[in-house]
Amino acid sequence: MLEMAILGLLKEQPLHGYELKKRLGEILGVLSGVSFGSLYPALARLEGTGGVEAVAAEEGSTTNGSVVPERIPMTGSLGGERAAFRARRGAVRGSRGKKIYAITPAGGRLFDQLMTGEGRSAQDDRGFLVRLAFACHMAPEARLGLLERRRALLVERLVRARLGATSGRRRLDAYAVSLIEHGTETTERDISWLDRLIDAEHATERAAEHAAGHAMTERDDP
Amino acid sequence: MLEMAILGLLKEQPLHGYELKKRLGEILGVLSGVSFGSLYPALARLEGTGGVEAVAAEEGSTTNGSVVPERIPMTGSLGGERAAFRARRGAVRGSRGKKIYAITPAGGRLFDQLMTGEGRSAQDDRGFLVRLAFACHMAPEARLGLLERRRALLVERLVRARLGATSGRRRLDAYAVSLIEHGTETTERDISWLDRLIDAEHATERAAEHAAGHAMTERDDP
DNA sequence: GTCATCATGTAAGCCGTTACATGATTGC
DNA sequence: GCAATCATGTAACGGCTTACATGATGAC
Repeated sequence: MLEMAILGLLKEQPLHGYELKKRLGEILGVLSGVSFGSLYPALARLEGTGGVEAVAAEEGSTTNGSVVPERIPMTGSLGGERAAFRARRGAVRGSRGKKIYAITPAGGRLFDQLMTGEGRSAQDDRGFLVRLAFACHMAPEARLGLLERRRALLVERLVRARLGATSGRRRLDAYAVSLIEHGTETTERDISWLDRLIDAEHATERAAEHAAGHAMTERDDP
Repeated sequence: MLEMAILGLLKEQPLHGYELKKRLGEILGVLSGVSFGSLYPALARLEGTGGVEAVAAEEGSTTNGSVVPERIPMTGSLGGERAAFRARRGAVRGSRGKKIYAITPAGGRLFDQLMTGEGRSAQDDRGFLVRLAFACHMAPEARLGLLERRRALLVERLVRARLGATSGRRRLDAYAVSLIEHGTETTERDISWLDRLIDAEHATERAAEHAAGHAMTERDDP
């Protein structure tokens, strides 16, 4: 879960823990509450597994909180000598004792595995949200599968709620009723949102097929 | 959290663990996923604390899954002799080895404390939902406070999201954008839902004051 | 008599939190 | 030099999940 999010963010660019936490809060309102107490151990775990590695820092022009515009190049940006020196020093550390992490090929594979895996958190609300946040890194079929599985789950929830409403519902107080009604409406909205995403996905797919057809057969129909 | 929900359900009527789990799933879509592995220990904890107690079962006409219509009377429904016998037997058990729990006065106080308490889970999404589900058992002021604190929290989230959108937002992919937009809309809807609940609350309060005014001063203004 | 369901419980473990401890850098 | 912030980590603990173990009851 957290590891998935970390890998997803590092896929875009190498970052250090503190910045990672900020972005986690920004992009995913979902898991805005991640604390250092879980973030750093997660990073350490990933480093132990070989999913991420500490890389030499290339400080951008802005040392304060604002965004570094240019992408920090992957490992190897500094000469091997300096990197070796830093390694001898115990760990690769940046300006303020920062430890900047980058994703490794193994980490990429782990990421794919976590994103695709059906395991427990896949049908968790937060699990879906985090996966969607990094859906751009998924294979199109996997992405479509994610969306459709989620849709199916929400529909099932809705059916279950309706069943509960019709069958032996004990008379509930106004608060419980309002809660259930609002929940149902929210689920309905979520489903139509997913429908829009799924439609967009199919459209993209068709466009890609069409383009491929053009390229392969060199047909010509404007 | 779970204990709060258990106490809330038991406030309505004594139940055994298995049934408790079913109702938890029905009423609160939120924590439909509670498992026996957490439910039974929670009940045991509550029994240890004295928040709930096992009571003698009064089997309704329906032994299957359907709802027992009449409220099961509180402890003391069976003669002291039989209760004592059952107690000697080790524990109070019903027909299928069921252990039916009822809330005690101490449990009622614990419930109030948990519902009112600001502690950690109060600003948790699920925490709010569960509290609202049992809001009918709260004092009107506490209930209003709950709703208004929740509203403030959502408004702050919204502001934070808007700030993030205007300031140095790195260009996000379509999925992240859609996720954030949908999240924002959902938060807005949640806020207006809360507004309706808060309005209703004020209306009730005014009505109560008005009625009290009538009763106390015997004034007459139609 | 045996199978599905109802019913209660235990054990191991995951994932996350809070609180605490530490140190580097910058601004005043 | 002192405070605020940036930055990394550790320790203790909480709550909930999965998987497992057990037994009663009713349907067929």
